[in-house]
Amino acid sequence: MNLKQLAAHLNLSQTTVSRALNGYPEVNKDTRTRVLEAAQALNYAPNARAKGLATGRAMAIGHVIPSSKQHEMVNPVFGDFVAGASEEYVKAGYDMTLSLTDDRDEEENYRRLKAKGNVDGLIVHGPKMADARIPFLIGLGLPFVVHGRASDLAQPYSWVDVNNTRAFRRATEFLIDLGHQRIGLINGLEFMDFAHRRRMGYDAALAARGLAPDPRLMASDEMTEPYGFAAASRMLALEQPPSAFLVSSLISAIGVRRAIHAAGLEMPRDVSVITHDDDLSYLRNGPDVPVFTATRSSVREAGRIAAALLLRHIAEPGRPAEQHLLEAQLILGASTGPAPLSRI
Amino acid sequence: MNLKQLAAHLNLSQTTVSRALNGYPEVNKDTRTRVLEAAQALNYAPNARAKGLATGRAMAIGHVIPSSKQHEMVNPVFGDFVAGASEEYVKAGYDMTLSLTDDRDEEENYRRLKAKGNVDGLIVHGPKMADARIPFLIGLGLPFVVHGRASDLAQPYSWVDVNNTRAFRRATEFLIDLGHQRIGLINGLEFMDFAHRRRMGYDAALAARGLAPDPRLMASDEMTEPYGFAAASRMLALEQPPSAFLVSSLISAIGVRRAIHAAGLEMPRDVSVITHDDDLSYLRNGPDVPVFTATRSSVREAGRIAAALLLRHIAEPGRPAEQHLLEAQLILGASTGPAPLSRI
DNA sequence: GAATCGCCTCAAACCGCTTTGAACATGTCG
DNA sequence: CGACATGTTCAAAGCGGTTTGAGGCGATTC
Repeated sequence: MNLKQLAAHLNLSQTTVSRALNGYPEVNKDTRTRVLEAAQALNYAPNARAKGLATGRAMAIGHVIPSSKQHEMVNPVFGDFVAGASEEYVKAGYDMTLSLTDDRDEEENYRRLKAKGNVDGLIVHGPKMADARIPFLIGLGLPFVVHGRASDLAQPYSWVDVNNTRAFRRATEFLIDLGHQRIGLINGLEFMDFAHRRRMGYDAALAARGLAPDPRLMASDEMTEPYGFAAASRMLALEQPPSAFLVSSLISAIGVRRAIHAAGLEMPRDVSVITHDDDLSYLRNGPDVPVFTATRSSVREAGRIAAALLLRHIAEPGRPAEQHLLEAQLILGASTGPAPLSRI
Repeated sequence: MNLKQLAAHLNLSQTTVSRALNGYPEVNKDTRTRVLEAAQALNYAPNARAKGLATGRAMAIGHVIPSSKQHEMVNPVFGDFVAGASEEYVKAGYDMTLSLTDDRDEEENYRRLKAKGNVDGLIVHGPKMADARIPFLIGLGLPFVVHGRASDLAQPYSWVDVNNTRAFRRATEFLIDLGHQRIGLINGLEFMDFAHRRRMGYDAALAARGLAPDPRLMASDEMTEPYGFAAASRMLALEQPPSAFLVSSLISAIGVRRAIHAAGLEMPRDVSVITHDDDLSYLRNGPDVPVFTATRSSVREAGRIAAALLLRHIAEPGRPAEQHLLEAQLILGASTGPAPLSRI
């Protein structure tokens, strides 16, 4: 069923039917209801490609997810982010397309995406510290919003991010307040912007309280469970082991907990743990009393906000870049307690 | 840059340029290289909408993910599946579009997807036991492949699934061989087909070995960490607690482990655990010696296979429905051991 | 030298929609 | 009664590609 057939069926011109369906004023009320009813009954829906071709709008947003061969991990955060974004897209009648792309041919990829014309805008995931994609995208002229941000960039661009520095600074200070002096940082890959910022927060807190940073208490890698286990195990085996850990992901924190148990220690009696918690739907950090004390920020909410921002920019092309900084909540769970005297 | 401009730039007709780019034989070799080079240099890429309109093919696959309001969890398996599928799509030049859909208006949704014409086929996720979507989709005439399958359906359709029944039967028998008599099943939602089948495997093993099923040792819910913890805690508090658990997801198994520790027990000394392991990139079950003994099947691989199947069906419309049953490997990890005499 | 054959290339139609500019009733007013 | 709004509908021209059927041209054959 296409417009032509529908028009023929109704003994109307395509023009009139099109106008009736798209809410233009110059259509008789009766005609319009007649058209709408027929469309419903014959379940007609305009061909998106043809419509896009005629209007110049794709009514679709692209999500670009980096996934290189070395770091082929799909960020577990992704599903929830996309679910949040999708809520906004559905409301606005937009579709969502996905491209996993290798870092190497990434620019080529974006250019293609634009030339092919099947998206009106992009959400960029996983920004690195000085991410070359961003100036490139500004030049490309396709509206985009970054989930996260890149540190060293002069030009303005739109992003939605968590205040990672502040969150980790607060968490570190909280541990120090509890008497912890040696705090292990089990971070993500520190060329990723979010991990870099968390590191800065951690560093700042130590410096503010006059504690010397110890490289042996810092780890940085892809945030898997085994990584959390390995890094924590290594640190716990030090001559002066940490009495607390700050972890960048709940999944790694689970590995850290495993390491603590494996070392014959108890959490929080012997070792405290604070983790970042993206509030993922399948990884709830305890429904009532959280298992882990955590810096929590809903990634689903971030998805909603990023999508709304992008849609607004597409609707109003002149609009200046906008930023949205989410504050993580420091929520108290069962994994933190005073530093044990024996381990200070 | 569009075809017209490119053709003008080259002093050729659109036809010739189009043919040169699409590899038709009736183009002079020199002409063709000249065209290809110019296209490269001016980075021309054909407008996907126009191309789709002209050819009738969208060159895109839709993934439909159910996400109702009550069960608003995004399956954590999703990211890896999509990553696997994407590998195939990229090779074949296909794009991927996502729609999260509420169960209620699902049929309407599929119909729309077809009418709008921006996908050539669908991957259906999360099938329930007797999933009404499948007969509906057969009627709709849009090629599709199901990730998983629906139990009670006469008509043939294409799917890719793990042999869930067999995997859980083997796992249960393995536990029985180790001397376990009371085995807790911590399953997913049993109206989901995969969970139903796992349950059947578990039941079958008990029956085969003459063990009586005990409803108090069976739980079914969405597979979160807290659920694993709660269900295992409850069972461990029984008068006759289980000495082993069979868990449907690694995430829930982590909750089970937490429950075991919370009860003051040791794994595997006091309680054994076998879990299903989707081999997710961010949740590796131990790189060398697996933490958990597990029924493992890569969901990423399943994504690859499902995508390849679907693409083949799109390329050869007459092709009969195809099925692909993956066998899960039973891999031995550190979470299983003989049943403790004290607890039999 | 004309006819035939391949090989290339072209103009034009078409895919399904939107949108412009014009046409056609109908009613109102001078 | 003609001029002029007003409200409603239409034919046709794009949007950017693919594809059909026809035509141009040099080489080969008779």
